Amino acid sequence: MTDTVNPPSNEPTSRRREATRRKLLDAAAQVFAEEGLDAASVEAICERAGFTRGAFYSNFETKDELFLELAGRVARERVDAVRERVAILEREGGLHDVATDALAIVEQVLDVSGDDRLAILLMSEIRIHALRDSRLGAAYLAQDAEMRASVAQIITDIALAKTLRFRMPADDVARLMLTVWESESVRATMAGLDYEAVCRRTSEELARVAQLVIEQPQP
Amino acid sequence: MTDTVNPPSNEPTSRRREATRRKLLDAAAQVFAEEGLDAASVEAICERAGFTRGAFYSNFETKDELFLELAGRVARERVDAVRERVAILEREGGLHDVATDALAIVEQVLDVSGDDRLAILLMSEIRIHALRDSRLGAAYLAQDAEMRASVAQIITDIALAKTLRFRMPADDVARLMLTVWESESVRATMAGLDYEAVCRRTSEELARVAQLVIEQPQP
DNA sequence: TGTATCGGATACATGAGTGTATCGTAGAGC
DNA sequence: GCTCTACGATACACTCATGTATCCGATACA
Repeated sequence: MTDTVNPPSNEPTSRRREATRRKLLDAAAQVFAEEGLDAASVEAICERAGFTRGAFYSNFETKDELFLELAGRVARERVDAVRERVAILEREGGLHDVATDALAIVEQVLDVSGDDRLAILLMSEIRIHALRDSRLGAAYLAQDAEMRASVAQIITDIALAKTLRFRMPADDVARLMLTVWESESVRATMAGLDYEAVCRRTSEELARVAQLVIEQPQP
Repeated sequence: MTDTVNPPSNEPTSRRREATRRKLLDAAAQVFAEEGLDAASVEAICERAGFTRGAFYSNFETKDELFLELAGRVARERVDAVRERVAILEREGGLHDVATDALAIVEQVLDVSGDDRLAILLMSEIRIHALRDSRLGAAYLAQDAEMRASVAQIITDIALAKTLRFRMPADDVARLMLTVWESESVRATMAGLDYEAVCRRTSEELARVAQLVIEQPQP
């Protein structure tokens, strides 16, 4: 999906240049999260990155281009993080040592998105622009699908290891989990909770959904 | 909740003035949905409303003030729409004539939010600013809670009429329904579906949740 | 050590949006 | 029908962001 957003640029870039780009992207992530794409000035981004606008225009065409690239990076990072966790779980040989509770699933999913407040804001910012820009929209949906697939994988693994049964296909369970996770963390953030509390509340809500989704053995 | 956003203004306003304000608000709703709060210029709003900026500044202090008022109006309208439906359902004396399917619940909820693409965009726009502005955030959450309460009411009514049992409290069911509704309609809109298709897809997803939430009679 | 090149800083021109001060007019009240 | 005023239009001054053109310094290489 990311290639939808970032056509692989083959220009040989120096190490220094690469570092500058990274710093600018990092700074932009913060500023975009805090103020939003439109309200964020190029100036503000450069200031935070420790450069002047000259550096910016030497590295990016426009603010939009940078945003696009940032969105791609964020998507890649999230998906990679989830994938890595899946790999770890599988390498651990079938999750023998996870907690015995349905909550284990929840925590697995939650851990994956080890986000902070800013990350939640940034994702929301990307989301609304994805709603208006079809190119970004496609990328966003693709990332969403990949995440879902990976989470579904985890869920399947855990279910196998613990011989659980679900009331719907793993993919639907994953969708539901991710949906609830996103909207609940947004609501909790909105309520002004600190990040720890956000996690706690989201976790509780996810636990409820897990309870719902897992087929309870009928005595 | 709306009074959090709109302290009741007691100034006697002329009918003409009221109409102007309404036109400006309507226009702003469109422009905000299309471009977002920050990208929307006061000029663009006025142009769409058929006024010049003079009219704007005669009626509102700033663009932000207008946005706040608009957010309040939208919240009020949504809640009222749901409430009205609840009232109708209750007046109809216990839903004797609804379809016999679990989907009935879904449709009840869905019908309520007779939104179009622009409304979805506008709600998303309000949402992200609610994430950054605590005042807006409180209002947003309050509206969310009211919606949930009303939907829970509907759900309870339907459940009674059809002697259904749920796997979780009605309030949690309502939360889940609304969450899925919002995020699914956003995803569908993002995919570029027309409004009818958005509704269809959202409806399907909600049906799945309903299936999940309703306690199936064990044969 | 000299020089060429790349990357970033600085300075400046331009455009857009904002808010205010002032003006003109429609319509209510008498 | 006249007047007065509230409402909205117009014009203008100001700010601020953008993007470009130019300049400067460091690093690589001869």
